[in-house]
Amino acid sequence: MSTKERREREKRQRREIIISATVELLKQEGIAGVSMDKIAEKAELSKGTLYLYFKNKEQLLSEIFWMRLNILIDKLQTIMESEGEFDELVKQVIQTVMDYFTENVDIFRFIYHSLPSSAYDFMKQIHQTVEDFKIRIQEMSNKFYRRFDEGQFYIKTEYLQTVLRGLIWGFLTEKFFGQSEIELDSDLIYRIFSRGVLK
Amino acid sequence: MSTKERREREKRQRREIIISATVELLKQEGIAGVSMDKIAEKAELSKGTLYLYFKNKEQLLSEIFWMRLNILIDKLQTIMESEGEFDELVKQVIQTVMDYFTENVDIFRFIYHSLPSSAYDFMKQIHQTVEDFKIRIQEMSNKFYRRFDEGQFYIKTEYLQTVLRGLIWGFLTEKFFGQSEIELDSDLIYRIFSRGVLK
Amino acid sequence: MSTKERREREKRQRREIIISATVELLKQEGIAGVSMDKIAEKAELSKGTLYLYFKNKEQLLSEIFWMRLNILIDKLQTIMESEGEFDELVKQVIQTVMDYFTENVDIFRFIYHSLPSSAYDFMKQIHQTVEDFKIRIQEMSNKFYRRFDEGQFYIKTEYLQTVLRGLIWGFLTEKFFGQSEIELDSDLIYRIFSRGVLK
Amino acid sequence: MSTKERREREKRQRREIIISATVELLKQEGIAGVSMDKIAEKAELSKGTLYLYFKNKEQLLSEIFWMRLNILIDKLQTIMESEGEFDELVKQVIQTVMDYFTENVDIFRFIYHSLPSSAYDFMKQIHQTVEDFKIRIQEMSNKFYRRFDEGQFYIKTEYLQTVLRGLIWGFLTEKFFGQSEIELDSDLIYRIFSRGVLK
DNA sequence: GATGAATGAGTTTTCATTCAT
DNA sequence: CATGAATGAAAACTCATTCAT
Repeated sequence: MSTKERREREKRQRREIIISATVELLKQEGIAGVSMDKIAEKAELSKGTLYLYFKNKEQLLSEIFWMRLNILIDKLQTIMESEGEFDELVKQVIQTVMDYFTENVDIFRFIYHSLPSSAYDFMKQIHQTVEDFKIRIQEMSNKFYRRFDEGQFYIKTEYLQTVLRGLIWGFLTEKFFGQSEIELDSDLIYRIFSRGVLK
Repeated sequence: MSTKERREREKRQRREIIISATVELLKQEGIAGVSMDKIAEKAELSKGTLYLYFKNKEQLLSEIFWMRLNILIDKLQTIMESEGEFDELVKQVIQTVMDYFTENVDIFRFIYHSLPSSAYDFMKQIHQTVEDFKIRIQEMSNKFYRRFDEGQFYIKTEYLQTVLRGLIWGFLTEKFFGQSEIELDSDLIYRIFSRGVLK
Repeated sequence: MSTKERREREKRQRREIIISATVELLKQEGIAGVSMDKIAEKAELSKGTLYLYFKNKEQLLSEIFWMRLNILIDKLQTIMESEGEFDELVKQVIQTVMDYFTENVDIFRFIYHSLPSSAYDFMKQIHQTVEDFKIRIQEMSNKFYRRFDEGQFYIKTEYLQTVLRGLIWGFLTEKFFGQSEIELDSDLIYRIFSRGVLK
Repeated sequence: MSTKERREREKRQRREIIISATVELLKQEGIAGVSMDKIAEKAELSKGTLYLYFKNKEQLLSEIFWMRLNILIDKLQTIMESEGEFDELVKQVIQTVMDYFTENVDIFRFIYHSLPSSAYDFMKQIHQTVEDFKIRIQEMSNKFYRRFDEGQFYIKTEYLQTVLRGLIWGFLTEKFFGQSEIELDSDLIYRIFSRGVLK
């Protein structure tokens, strides 16, 4: 059965190659710059081969997005469901998100910009994937914040994630696309956040 | 010379018509949904005519972005250069930015999305436009924040705009693309901001 | 307005060129052999141009089929609604149908071949066009045969067209695709038909 | 030598499996709906294996057509070479043909539409197969009709099969693809035929 | 100046056939 | 022998840009 096993392995590897090539392209060029031609060229495979592994472009992309987004979901879930003080856990969340998006800038770019528009008609599935991701994160966050005494917050619990998300996004944006040299300091961000929202 | 003058006027009007049509399309469909065909149709002009007034699609779009971004720049400049207390001015900034992006959601979507990449090769100019905008805002903001006693801030002056931008972005994103019903309350945002960054 | 008129005329001519090229291809290669590339090449136009005149391949083909089928419908209608003895009119029908299909062999080939099958999924409109044609012919024929005294027919009135269609089809098939030299003699066919179905 | 024999037998069985799968597909989807992928899947064999047993798609299909057409040839030959009165034999022919095509609608659809054209370049062999079939039928028919006294026919002997083929085709077409409910009554068809062609 | 028809390179997808294992 | 992964040519369709009138 070793032949079969080898085949299986090779198949998985080939999938990986396609996925890697696509991710690389996504990181370099953003979602609008990805074509099946470019993927095939980068993966050093024929265009036809891509369709052996993925039903169509949309499925390829949405699988990749889903896969990559799940990595962040898993990490955040682990933190948010673990024991610990508010400050410690929030700092971990900040650090995790920043590390993740440092590694996956293209997702950072795409993620809050995937809107149902005629331009994305041909990517309904991808849009759905991102939408599911956001809802998932929202649910996790809501549950997380509700673990703590509501009375200590200066603003409504639901707004907490809006504020933290905004702060992290601000620093990441400054870091990646801004002019000034900035360091991503989760302690600092946590301090601003906590002073802003805690009584 | 009145013929010449009329010509000039008509020329300017024609430009305006093209620009209006494009802006309308941008608001409706986002940047990816804009084609020269659609612009021509909406402007009730021929496609060829567009190329008499604008060298190519990119120049048309980048001029429009620049024009529209300048509206925000002007408003912010007026506020930031006017007399007034820190809290009053910052609240005005928050309110202005939120009003502006509520009116121009397509710009909000595009603005931090425009990156130098081969995918945007055909949009280098637009990217440059947005980049210029960001620098301009940064300069204005830096100058503005330096008007106030550095000692009162809990963080480096340069970071202030990063924090405020993030907060505003967070609330706008939640409002436009989020699940939860949220109101854009500039007072609330100011309070979070000031508690977070003021000693 | 002469420029505009000329434009209109040229546009109509170009449409004609596309249609002629397509019809020629259809006659040469049958419907399965027609591709947009071949049409463009034959019409000495670019592929893109075809899409200025016809929304897509299906629309182009179904318009052509409809146009050409209507020619036969009109001819038959004229005959079937005109005054005259049974024998005279039926002979005219036979002659007309044979002349028409001699000129339009590809339609003869396609016409009873257009079936709702997965292979023709991408041609639903064409199939519909042919289906409409058949129904139209059937209605006309039924009405025509009912004009005559039912008592003189040896078989049910509804079957008359089945028999005549079969006879004509048989001779046409023999002529076009058969081995033996055969002449399309409408008198002979009428005699066989009338002997077969008249008391 | 029993190994060799077993091999031979297995080989023959494998061929059978491929053929059955293809025939099933042909009946379900028509010739245009048959792909090597689908055949391989239905036969539960690999695509490569198909090419061990058949040089290419065309050869596979033409062999299948030939095989299936021979079934009809054999049946007709048996009838046409048997003793019997004209009416009895012709009725048997009619019934046989109708039964056969009721069972093999895909062949009925394809058979008189396979023409030598560039569209069928990749099917030259299939076309040849069908052509051979037609010639074979023609020869048999001619021989059959010549057994009877030429004087009793109202038309040339060679035309008899043209007429009968047309009549049968007309009724089958009406039955399979027409609007009206029709029954395939070989007696009726024979009566129309005989009245039409016999003195 | 204005027009709008024409272009052609680019996009996604399918499928008969080949070939290393 | 059998496999099935890989190929690549071909298909339909889009859209920024050009150019004769």
